[in-house]
Amino acid sequence: MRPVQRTSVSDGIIAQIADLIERNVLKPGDRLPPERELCKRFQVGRSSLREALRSLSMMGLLDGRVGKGTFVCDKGQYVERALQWGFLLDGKKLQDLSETRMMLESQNAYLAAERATPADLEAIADTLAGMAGGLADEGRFLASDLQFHLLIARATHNSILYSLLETTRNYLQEWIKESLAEPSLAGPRAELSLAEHHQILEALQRRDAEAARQAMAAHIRSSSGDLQRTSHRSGSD
Amino acid sequence: MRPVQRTSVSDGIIAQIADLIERNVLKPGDRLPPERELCKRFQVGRSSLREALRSLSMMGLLDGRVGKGTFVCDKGQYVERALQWGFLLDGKKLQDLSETRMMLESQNAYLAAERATPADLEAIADTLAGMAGGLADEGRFLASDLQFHLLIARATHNSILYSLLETTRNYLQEWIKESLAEPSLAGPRAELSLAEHHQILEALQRRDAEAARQAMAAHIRSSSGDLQRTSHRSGSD
DNA sequence: AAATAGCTAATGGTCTGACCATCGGCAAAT
DNA sequence: ATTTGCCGATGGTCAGACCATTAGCTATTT
Repeated sequence: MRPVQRTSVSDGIIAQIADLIERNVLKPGDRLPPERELCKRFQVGRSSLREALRSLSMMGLLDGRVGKGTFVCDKGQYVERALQWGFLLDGKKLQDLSETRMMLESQNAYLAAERATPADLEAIADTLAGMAGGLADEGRFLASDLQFHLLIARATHNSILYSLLETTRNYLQEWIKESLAEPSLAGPRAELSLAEHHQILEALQRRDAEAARQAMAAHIRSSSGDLQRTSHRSGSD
Repeated sequence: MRPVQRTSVSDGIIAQIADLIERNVLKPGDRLPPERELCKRFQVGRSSLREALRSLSMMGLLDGRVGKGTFVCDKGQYVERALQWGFLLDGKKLQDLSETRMMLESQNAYLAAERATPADLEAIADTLAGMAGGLADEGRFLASDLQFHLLIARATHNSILYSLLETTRNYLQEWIKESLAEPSLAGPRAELSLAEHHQILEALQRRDAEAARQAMAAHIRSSSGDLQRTSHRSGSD
């Protein structure tokens, strides 16, 4: 004898719907039948059905909008989400996060130099104009800055590396903002940052991966240097 | 005016419980109060509470057992559960993940060479004995292999890098297992792997960060080469 | 006295029906 | 033609009930 297979109702539903999505019977953007009808089809109560739908939403497969219906999300959010949970639980340690970011950014620059398409390079170059035009406008400057780094990550054409960088950036964004908010530093810091971005872009355009990596590393080092000075406020929020 | 903040009840509960676990108020193994009491505490209906608990279970943070209660899982279990939906790892994702792992492993080796304590090095060395003793025992060999890489990550003393590597490793573990299961490759592959581990350890002991990085990169390259060869079987089951 | 069988309470799992908030469309009023 | 108000569909929430499993206690049996 062996233990009998006990499967929960919700898990059965999850498996079925996930299978439909996997086999592309349910395509991204498709709308699922209403919950009450799914109950009839699956022959289950609405609680169980909703627990299943909730789990699938949590995995990034479905998205429910009240009054409109439940829709299949774009595929691919899955792994990234799990990776995010991973260190979401470790607490945000500024030091470790900075180090991780440094590594992600420089390696992404390396890969981007090898793989960026002309369109990628053009989009990256555009952000420099945005930064230059935003030297006096903190919000615009920061947005262009962020865009620059994200576009480089995108140019690696590796969705996981992009996602990881995006997450670490989001965590650090607050500190970056605080750092630039220092009135005494804002001007020189922003101009230095812009110059460093130019160097990185040049390396990318030359397809010089090693130079891109080092330029990016230098850039992060110089900006995280400022970050360290304000990092004592880390545990506050 | 700006859009009013609309937050779902379940999401609120998820956030609260996840926060408790993150802050270690709820420790792994701890038992949560019964659902019916949580309802009273959170002032919500049982449906909403259960949807939240279900989502947290799906993330691998909680585990409900009938008649006994709901318990906080060991951290890291979340991947195993997610592994059931490994189908989302299509060819591109697998490749991206391999690349990410390569980068994490080599950079971790670099940092470990600089920071590993004598105790770290000793623990790493121990796993080599385990691998050597497990050349004929696939399970033991794989366990020691995994331990080797995780201990190096731990030796960086950067919890985020460790967590990221742990996650990617868990995702790839299935394919690594398949790769080693090839009877024609098993023997030579395992011995080669052991030799490469030795080289990495030597570099760590010499505190030669650059050598450690390169040895690790070579090791991953040689093993992921085997992975690519079996990756066409990914969509089958 | 020890072992076993049976009972009971606690607990997660499921079901049902109801009500609410939101959204989209349609008809009436302006 | 535009606005207003209503109504149905839909996801979100709630309350109560019943079921299945588990653990611990009790009484019976050996």
